[in-house]
Amino acid sequence: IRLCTTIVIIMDKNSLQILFPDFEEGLYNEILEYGFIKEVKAGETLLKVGQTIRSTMLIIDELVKLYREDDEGKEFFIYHLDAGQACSLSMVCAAKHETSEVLAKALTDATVLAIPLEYMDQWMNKYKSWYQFVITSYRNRFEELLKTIDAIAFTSMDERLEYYLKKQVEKLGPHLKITHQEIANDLNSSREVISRLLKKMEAKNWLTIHRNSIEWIKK
Amino acid sequence: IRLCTTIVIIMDKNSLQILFPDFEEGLYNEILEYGFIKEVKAGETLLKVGQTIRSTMLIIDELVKLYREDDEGKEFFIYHLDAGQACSLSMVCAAKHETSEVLAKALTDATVLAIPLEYMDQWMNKYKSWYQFVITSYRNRFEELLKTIDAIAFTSMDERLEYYLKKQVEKLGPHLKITHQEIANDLNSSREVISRLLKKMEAKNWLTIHRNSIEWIKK
DNA sequence: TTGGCTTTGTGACTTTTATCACTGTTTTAT
DNA sequence: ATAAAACAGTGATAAAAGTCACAAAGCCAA
Repeated sequence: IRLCTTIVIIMDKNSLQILFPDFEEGLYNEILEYGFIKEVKAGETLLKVGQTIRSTMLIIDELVKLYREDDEGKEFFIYHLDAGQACSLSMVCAAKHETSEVLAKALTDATVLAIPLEYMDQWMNKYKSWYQFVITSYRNRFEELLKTIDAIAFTSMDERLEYYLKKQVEKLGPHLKITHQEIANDLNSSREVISRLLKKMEAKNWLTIHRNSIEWIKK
Repeated sequence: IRLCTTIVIIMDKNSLQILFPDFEEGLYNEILEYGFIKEVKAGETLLKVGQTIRSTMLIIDELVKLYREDDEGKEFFIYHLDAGQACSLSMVCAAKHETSEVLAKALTDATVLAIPLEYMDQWMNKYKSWYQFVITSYRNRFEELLKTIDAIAFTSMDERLEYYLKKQVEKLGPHLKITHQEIANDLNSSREVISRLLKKMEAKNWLTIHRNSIEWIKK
């Protein structure tokens, strides 16, 4: 019942309009009717590799981190999803009736809106704004992937760390609550390497290192 | 005039139907009316980084290689485009009226069909088959990008070389006409490294090395 | 406040990849 | 036919990144 209250509070047309300002009237109504809310606790997994996907996710509240996972369970951070964005990967997979190829994790307690596959398809024809939204999502994610490829194909660990930290700061502010081990996992590196590189950056006055957190100063 | 003849020969409805079997009647006609043929010589660039894109490309004949380029002009191979496929990146960029973010090169003499941006958009509403084609293109390319990320994020040079060679063999057959230097460029590595790894693979009977070519044996 | 857990720092070492320098060997052009 | 260019092989060395082992510091809970 408490959960239900939360749903009602979050999911009125106004809140939707703020997050997705370009949608049509009818689309808001259908989303409210057929979409269902999922609350995810901090650190919890939203989408597992290998999981069959039957709905697409719109991020309503908070930040989600997307990972690529290898056979041994190592996780490689790809990009963030903000509130008001959709998980394009879930669209890709859902449409092909395939299992997930990525791992999505909520950074803090998050709210997502799940749209069952059948509506997602229907709306593509019915609502121009939905069609635009999906296409734009694809395009933006495409670019993110290309940037990620740049980072790992062309640059060394120190540059990648810098790129990674900047991305985090952009989304979360200059005070990053993160351990060296977590960074190492995201970049598929090792803690010692990250610790040493951070030391060097501290020496260059790019940041200050604290226990469990990093304060970004540069620029 | 010779060129003109070629166009006529290639671009009849039948040829289109073979390459794009799911298109609608009207769509074939519009493609024939508004699309224009571009002949590209082997090794020539189809799409430059930074180039403004005003049309999307359908690959009619032969194979195209897509690269990501860094500031210093180093090229990193991403994936192949076959006949019957579209360059999704050109769609992404065209739609956003942005400059290209990738480099496309024809492997051998190739033929592409350029569709001006305005029709590409129009057809999305008008032809369901076109819409399906574009969406499917996006999805497939998305997956290719993820695989590329896997390869560079999780694996070492020897595995990446194996993955690379297998991809080439898949598209071009077991007899690869390629130099060690070219492979090194595609993988953003150096010739010596590639030469040594190839030697090891030869010792394991995965392939035989010839001048200017490699014969893939394994599996 | 004491002991245990987590996080961070650091030296020594290994592995992987890149770079340099030089040698052949094959192909191409004049 | 011969010089030049392109391609490939190889040893030596350097640089980058990962691993191991352990120490120190901060935090927390009984």
